[in-house]
Amino acid sequence: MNIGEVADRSGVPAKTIRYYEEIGLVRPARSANGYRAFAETELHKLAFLGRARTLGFSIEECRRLLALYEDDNRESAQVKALAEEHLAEVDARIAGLQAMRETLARLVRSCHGDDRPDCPILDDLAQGG
Amino acid sequence: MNIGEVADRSGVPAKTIRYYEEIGLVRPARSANGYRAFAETELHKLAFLGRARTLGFSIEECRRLLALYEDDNRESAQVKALAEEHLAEVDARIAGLQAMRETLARLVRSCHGDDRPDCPILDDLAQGG
DNA sequence: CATAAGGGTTCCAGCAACGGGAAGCTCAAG
DNA sequence: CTTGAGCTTCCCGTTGCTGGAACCCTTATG
Repeated sequence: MNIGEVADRSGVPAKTIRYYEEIGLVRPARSANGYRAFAETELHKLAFLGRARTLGFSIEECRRLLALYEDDNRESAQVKALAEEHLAEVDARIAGLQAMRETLARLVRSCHGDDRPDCPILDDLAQGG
Repeated sequence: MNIGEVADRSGVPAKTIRYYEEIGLVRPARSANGYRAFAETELHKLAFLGRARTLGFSIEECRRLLALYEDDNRESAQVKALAEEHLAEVDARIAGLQAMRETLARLVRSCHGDDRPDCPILDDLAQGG
């Protein structure tokens, strides 16, 4: 399989696949003409990576997930721990964004939004909340 | 005022202040010895920027906010529109993260987390949800 | 007076995770 | 034979800084 087909079937862009090879996430063989030659297992790994990325796992977390995926002697507890850790990070980011969101919403509500210059939003930014 | 004092009083790191000068957000004068010489107004602007950044406004949004802040003929509607736009972005990001969060939480719940290799999390990642 | 500490200055590199685009090779079709 | 699509490598740009090197300025101290 050439990179184009793998990109189509895995949903991971060719550019990204090359990048993943560069950082050692996948190691496709090479054909005589220099083209990358992907086996089915590489395709699966890329689909796996694509999915993990959409769930917000970092590249390094993906690397560990992939290692576990390929390790027949893994313990599911390891996978679960990794996922829980990531879940906690996501929760923290959501909490941070929601705090921002509340402040922003309050500011937006406080502003008339007319043709006059007076603006509680700017006042707040200048005052520091 | 030298950069260190401005950093302390505004809460914006000296490195960041230099960066903001580089991209044209602030334009401090220079003393004879080559040091940046900040006026009170620059200090206020930096505090303003720091606050806007903690609310998640991008640098370009901060630039526009600062321009409005300094424009006596502004209309508060312009500020409000900018803030509303940003609020919508934040909401979108929260929604995206929450979707991720739900999937992750479901996966974590589904995994025993014991010493055996069977793992619904890896299965899900491999299958594509 | 030499020097050491603690400012300040510039510039360069790097982070995450790719995407865009150039220059050039290969392959299949007409 | 030529055209066009697909592949290759390489390098730059993104966002918003942060760390570090190498060097200058100022002040206090032995």
